[in-house]
Amino acid sequence: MSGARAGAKRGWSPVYRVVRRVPEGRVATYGQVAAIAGMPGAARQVGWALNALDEADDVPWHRVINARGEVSGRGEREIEGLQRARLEAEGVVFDARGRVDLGRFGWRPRTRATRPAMAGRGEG
DNA sequence: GCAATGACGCTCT
DNA sequence: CAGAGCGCCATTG
Repeated sequence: MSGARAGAKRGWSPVYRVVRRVPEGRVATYGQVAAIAGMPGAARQVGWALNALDEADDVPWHRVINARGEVSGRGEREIEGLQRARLEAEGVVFDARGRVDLGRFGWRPRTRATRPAMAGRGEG
């Protein structure tokens, strides 16, 4: 890896830029990031881009989940646990099924003042 | 260039 | 919302 992957990341900079736009305590979906990044329909590639990421990268990839509000983590428990742990640390609440309510924590671009805690106090 | 793969999304049931 | 099927675009062999 090393150089080859690094080159790919360069082409996906718009994707990383969008992910960085995701505020704390909020989560965005792959399709959303893809669309905003200028590649509507390339949701899969967003995951591919995040896959090429590293801990050294300044990209909150953990804030990117699928449209179900479920973390994917490539099937690796470490990734899933890390992603969930990081989100919970930011205030994101997970469902008993390990899912996030996109209606509450879903990223709302173009809209502000949307306070997750205010959108509907978690009853859990 | 073709075939296979993938951290997904949408539609129908 | 959940399950199954098809489509999506880019990377890799």
